[in-house]
Amino acid sequence: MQEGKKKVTLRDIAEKTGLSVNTVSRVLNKKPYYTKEVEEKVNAACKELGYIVDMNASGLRSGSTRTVAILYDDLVNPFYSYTTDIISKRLEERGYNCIMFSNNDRSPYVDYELMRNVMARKPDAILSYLEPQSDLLDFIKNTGIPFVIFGRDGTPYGMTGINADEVAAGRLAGQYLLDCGYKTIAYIGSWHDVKVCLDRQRGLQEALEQNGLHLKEEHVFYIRERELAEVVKKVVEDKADGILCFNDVIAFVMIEALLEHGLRAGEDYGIVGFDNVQQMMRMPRFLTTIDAGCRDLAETGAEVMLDLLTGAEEERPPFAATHKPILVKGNSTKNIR
Amino acid sequence: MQEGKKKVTLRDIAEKTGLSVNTVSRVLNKKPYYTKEVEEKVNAACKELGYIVDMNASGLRSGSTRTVAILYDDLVNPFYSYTTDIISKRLEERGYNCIMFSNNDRSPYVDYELMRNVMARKPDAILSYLEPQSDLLDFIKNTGIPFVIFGRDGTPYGMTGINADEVAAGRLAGQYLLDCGYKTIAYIGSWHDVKVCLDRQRGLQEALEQNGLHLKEEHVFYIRERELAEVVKKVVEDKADGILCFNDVIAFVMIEALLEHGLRAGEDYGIVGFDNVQQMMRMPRFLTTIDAGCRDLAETGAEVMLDLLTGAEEERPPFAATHKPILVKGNSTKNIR
DNA sequence: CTGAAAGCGCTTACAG
DNA sequence: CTGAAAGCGCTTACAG
Repeated sequence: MQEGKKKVTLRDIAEKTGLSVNTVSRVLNKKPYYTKEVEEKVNAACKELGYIVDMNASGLRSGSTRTVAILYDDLVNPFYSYTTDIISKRLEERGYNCIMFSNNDRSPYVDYELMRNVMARKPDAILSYLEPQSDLLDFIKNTGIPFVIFGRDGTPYGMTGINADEVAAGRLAGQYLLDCGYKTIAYIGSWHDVKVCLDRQRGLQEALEQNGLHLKEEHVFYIRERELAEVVKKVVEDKADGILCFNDVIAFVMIEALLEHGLRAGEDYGIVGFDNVQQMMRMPRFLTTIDAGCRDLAETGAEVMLDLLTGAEEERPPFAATHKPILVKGNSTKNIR
Repeated sequence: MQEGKKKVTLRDIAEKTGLSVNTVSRVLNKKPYYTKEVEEKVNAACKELGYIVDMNASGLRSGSTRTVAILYDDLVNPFYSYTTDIISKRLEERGYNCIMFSNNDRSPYVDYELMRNVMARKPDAILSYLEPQSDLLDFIKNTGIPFVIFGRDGTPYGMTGINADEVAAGRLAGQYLLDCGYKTIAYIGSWHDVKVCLDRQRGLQEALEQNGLHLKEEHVFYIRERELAEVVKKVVEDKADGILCFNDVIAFVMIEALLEHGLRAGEDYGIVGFDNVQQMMRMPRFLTTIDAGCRDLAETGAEVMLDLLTGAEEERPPFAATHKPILVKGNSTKNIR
């Protein structure tokens, strides 16, 4: 079983066993109609010669590459790496491999260049952490390849999405900041036009409005579009004391940046993130954050992908209906009433 | 450029342009010998029909899939995700995609099952975060596919390795713990037979010996092979006050576990990790750690892979010769003299 | 400079 | 239950 010198093909197995290539293929793919005897002969020959199927050839002929494309922005943020780890392992157990595609920091969207690269690999399905560029929706649908948006609402794109209730999550965080007694609330988003970023912002707004307040436009920042220094300057000047960040990593960046101004999270101001990456990394808890249940989200994602890949028609309630976001208290906020 | 209804093949382009499939292929692959006029005709037709190459077919015929296999253990640890992010983006820029393969928690090694799955995809090269099982070395070499071990020394396997000087890193950490004044030193590794884990341990031992001390066998633990509770119990009982962990994530786990016993890192004991994941995540610095320069390590890894893929014969000094590990001080240690 | 033919290693109809 | 033939979409020799 440890050859590898020359590549062993089905033909070699056929010659060795005296069967046809066809029959060998049928046995290996467990198609019906072959005798026990033939099966054993084939398996023995495969083992002896160290046969390994060529998935490229197989995929070319059969139309199924047993490959899933994962479209991502940034593996560093644990939300991505943690969920990708779970999803890719689940898929691998079932014989699918993941091919990674990034937007290489071009934009927060799936663009045509990205889709070209993806389509060249003929994946059986696509799981995207990126929202699709709106002028690409038809193209994506026309491919006929299942496209699942992970961690974001698919509804506005008419696509399957695996996502938490982001508005509720934003509301929960906002209400908590107000309950703590923070007065001037700011939101630090990522991009001004990414839906999940706006949903959390909307939740925050709703919480403020329920308390007779408003989220001021000048206190909403999109950090991927603006200089960090500029954002910090404004936050400091306006003495924003309750800061909600689109995710934990942005929260960390803000904490560091504000520290340079002598401002300490949990002392001089309260800060809340999203994702609970501390738990993923098994870190001591410091940051107050919203946990949407990323492990379950990833498991659901893997199941939905497998349903699509195998053609199973499972009835699943939307993730957001069964999983409510929870607030995880850390030391980056405190009751200042 | 937004078709996609039926797949467009080279034949369609050939028919459209009145050229042969052959010529079209030659133009697209920029092989010599075609006129400007032909080139423009082909490109126009490709754009109009929305042609996208089928890399599976291309790879089957040409023998090069423009694919790199990444063999990993655990994407959650930022050492993996951070470096994978950099490497995969660099490779993608040059037209290679990464396919992910995990050991699915079977063992810390590349085993035959894993290699079978890898070989079925016919990658042009393999980058492995996992050390190969020793009885698989011949198999791997016989594949003829470049195999690079990332983050670990390849020498004992006779393979290319991209790695820091782990012994020096362990020594640095050990000397620092002693300089702080910690008396009872413990090492929390991952697996007892993973070389990089043992190298850091050896560095620690050397530091102790240079100070006339010894690392006691009973104070060396491999956390993937033992109950956490058991490890913690022993550490608490023996009042180990200087703890070196194989990586930051293990350090975090220990900090949490010891906290349950009322012991606080930086107060009741000192703890040091490896990798500086805090910086990768842009987190406020808390843990004292050893930074081997992971960004440079990843960039070097990408360059080495590209050299192997393109057949370039670059002369590169070993990473460890030019990059010395540095100690990053946090609050998890302090001078207790 | 361009084309007709062969073939990469499989799987899919179709015959027997 | 098994086999001979065709073909997936490309690229590679080889002819012209």
